Amino acid sequence: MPPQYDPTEVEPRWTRTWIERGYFHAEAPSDRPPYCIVIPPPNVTGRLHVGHALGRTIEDTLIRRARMQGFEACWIPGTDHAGIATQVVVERALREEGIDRRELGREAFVERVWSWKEQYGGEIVEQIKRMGASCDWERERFTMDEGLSRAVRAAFVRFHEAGLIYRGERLVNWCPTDRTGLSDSEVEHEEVEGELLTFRYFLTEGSGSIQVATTRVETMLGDTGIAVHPGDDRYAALVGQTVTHPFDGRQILIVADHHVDRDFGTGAVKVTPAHDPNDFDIAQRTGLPLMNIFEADARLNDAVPAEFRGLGRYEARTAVRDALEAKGLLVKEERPYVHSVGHCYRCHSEIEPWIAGLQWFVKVSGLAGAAKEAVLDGRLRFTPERWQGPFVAWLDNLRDWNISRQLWWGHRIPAWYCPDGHVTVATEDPTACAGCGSTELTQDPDVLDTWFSSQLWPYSTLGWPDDTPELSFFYPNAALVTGYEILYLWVARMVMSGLFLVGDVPFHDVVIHGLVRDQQGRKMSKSLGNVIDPIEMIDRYGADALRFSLARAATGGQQDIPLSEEGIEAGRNFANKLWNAARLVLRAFPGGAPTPPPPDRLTLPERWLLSRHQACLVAVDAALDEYRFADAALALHRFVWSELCDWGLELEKGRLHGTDAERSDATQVLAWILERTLRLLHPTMPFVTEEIWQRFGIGDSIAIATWPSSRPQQADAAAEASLTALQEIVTAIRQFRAQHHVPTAHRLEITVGVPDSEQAALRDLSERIGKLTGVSTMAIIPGDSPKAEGVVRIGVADGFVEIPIAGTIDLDAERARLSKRLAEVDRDLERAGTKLANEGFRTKAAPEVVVAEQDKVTRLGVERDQLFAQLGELG
RNA sequence: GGGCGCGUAGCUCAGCGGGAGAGCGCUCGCUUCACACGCGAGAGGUCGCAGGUUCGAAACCUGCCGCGCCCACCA
Repeated sequence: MPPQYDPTEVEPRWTRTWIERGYFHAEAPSDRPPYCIVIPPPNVTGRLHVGHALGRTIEDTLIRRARMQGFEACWIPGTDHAGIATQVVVERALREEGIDRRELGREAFVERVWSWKEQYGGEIVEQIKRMGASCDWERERFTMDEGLSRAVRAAFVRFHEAGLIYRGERLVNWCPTDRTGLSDSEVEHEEVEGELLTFRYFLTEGSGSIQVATTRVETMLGDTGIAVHPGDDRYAALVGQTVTHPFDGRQILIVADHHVDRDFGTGAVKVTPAHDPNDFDIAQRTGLPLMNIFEADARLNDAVPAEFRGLGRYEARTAVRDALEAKGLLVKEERPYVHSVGHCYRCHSEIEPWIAGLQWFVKVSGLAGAAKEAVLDGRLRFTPERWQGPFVAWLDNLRDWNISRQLWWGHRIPAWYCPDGHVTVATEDPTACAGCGSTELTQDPDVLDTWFSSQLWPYSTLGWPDDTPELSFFYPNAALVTGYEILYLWVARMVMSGLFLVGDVPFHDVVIHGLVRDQQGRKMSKSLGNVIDPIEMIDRYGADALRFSLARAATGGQQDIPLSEEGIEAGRNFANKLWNAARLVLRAFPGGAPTPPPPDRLTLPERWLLSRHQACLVAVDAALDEYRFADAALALHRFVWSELCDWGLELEKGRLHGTDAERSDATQVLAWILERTLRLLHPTMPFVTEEIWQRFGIGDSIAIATWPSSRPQQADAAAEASLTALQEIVTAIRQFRAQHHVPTAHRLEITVGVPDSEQAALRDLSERIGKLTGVSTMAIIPGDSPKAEGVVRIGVADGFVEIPIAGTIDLDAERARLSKRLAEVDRDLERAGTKLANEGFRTKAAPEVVVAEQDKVTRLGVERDQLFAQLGELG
């Protein structure tokens, strides 16, 4: 084994081998219990970013552990066609060739997207493989492949038959850049600094006027009414009258509607039904007409006066303002005026509420009840739990889901129309109208929201709508791992549709992780230059390093996850540490299954290591069972580095260099511990653990080895106590050396006092301790022996260390050390004294706490006397 | 407007009733026979602020201040 672990050589080899040998393939049905996770399908044209890397790390940790625990572990990978995102990417590429999508025509364009997908798509799949993800690649799916397309149609038809999908003309969230409608969930609201203008409309009859306020003054060109509150005395007389539009002379009716807030602004609202959802509702209630003033690209259309036609919405805003001012109608301008504006989640353009013709909607409220019930009765659990509240609140406030997208890339809506206006909805392309038998059918030109197919993912990938063995065996999935940003967009819809279409929740546990950010908590963005490219990190430090650092950072407490290159470097160092521990342990290991010697041949460090290893296992199991990945990583790091390497191996080196029998015993027990630790670590760091594990020659792959079982009998409190005492002795000597600048070359002759019960163990290890501390001879005497002459005595638990003064110590340094310790002792004594003097404490605190405090006083008192004596000796 | 999370060592975070921890960074010393991607020692903290509960609070409660996020038909 080389002294440095080299992931660049190891990782590609194992990635290939694991897949070739089919370890990750799962069968259904199986004698083993099922454990299934689906990957949140990334966009085909996407590249792996750290957010994906985090999700995949978590999923792989769960899946690999489940596989080792004996589950039929199935992790289904795949990609999403991602309607808008992909279409936009391909459109941009075409534009660079000077081609417009509309010139190309629908069919040719869609073909181009497919070939784009074949050529450039799927890179992300290769990147996921590089992470070591143990997906069942034989089950890889794409949301637009044949089977999943069938599932989409089946779902649409079933929803439609149940009356949960309908067609209607409503205002939709229109993105003028992508030229498509969006669902409410795809609109991101953001505070912007805008303006609030107040202007006046003159009454048609008489000379009176009414003032209205707006943040979007250009929409007044499409005003068809003014609304006031029905109980508002100020305007009661005006309801039913009209005002005259200043630019085109239209008569606009003043109506009463409860929606109006009397206290806001002037208490009168301009009503633009075709361009504002509230106004649309008011118009529905009061019968005001709709007047559309925008083209699809948010330029003013021919419905507006000639002077404004063709202006973009922002130009129009200024133009209308100026025109109002010119007519003396502008009353007030407030600027900046902060308010919330919806933006497209893909291109970030401002959303334009617009009537985009007949659209298909899912009546989600009809599905929400069952989803809420599943949460409340515990079939669906959230980790962290705090997401349950927002999830239920969201379900309680659902509006219908617009699923029509005016795009070409996606699942075409399975609805056909005949010239008489009948609608035929079917899973197979119909030959005749279901209403009148007409053969003149045209399919709806729109495609479905990309999330319509994503919501089917946990069961469409298992073969739904067919009743496949996979579906009955692996559904519901064990867990779903995702970021909170798509909780509503995706997770909620999977739950609702799964309950309705399949009859059960799609998964039991929703594991929600934060957004990966940089170390200052900023979002990673190209413009900030703080993007960490996971593939670059894998190249530089290895996949295990990246995975470990992500797991280590993914604590439950905070909302987001800070990641830095230094953190990944630390992961790399850890992999190397493990590698070197293995080098040491396996140097004399003959191979085969490690067999620890019988208990009576175990040394103290060995019993201690077994005990610590058991504690580590318990901690790792508990942490992973509860999705506390950081805690699991931390426990393993602590055990391997601080316990196994810093103490265990250091103390065992004597035996590793000892007689054949000693070496054999030590190697076997250390190898036994190491091998089990590798298995515990394998789900988090698959590559380095596999590479080391191969040295044992006990199986084909650690990936299909058995998860270590708990050995409670190995917990050894006595060994832990003894070793802690020993650590104190070693540390005391090292501290002394450092404080007095005693070079290691200067061998010390010391005396150690310990209770009789500890003497044998200490004697066994004295040589090793000597090596660790530069001590040549170590006399061992009872812990209560009086202090010798001419030595410095350092107190440790139940004993002391005595180091001769002659030739070793720096008197000033020693005085400083003693004084400092004395100050600490005094402070602690005073604290404890006050506490014990408090009657409340003595009577109300737990008795053992009081006793511990009294013991402390006794102990500190003795130490204080000794410190004084030594200070006196030094003069 | 409603809700959530977070303010603990220079940085990132654990701790969540018995008087404070890790990793990284920093300082000092080490070619100690696995590892300098290392070993040893050390410095560094009125645990955001103010009240309250308690014998005892970083931890529990209330209020305030700061930072971040989610939801909402704030004309």
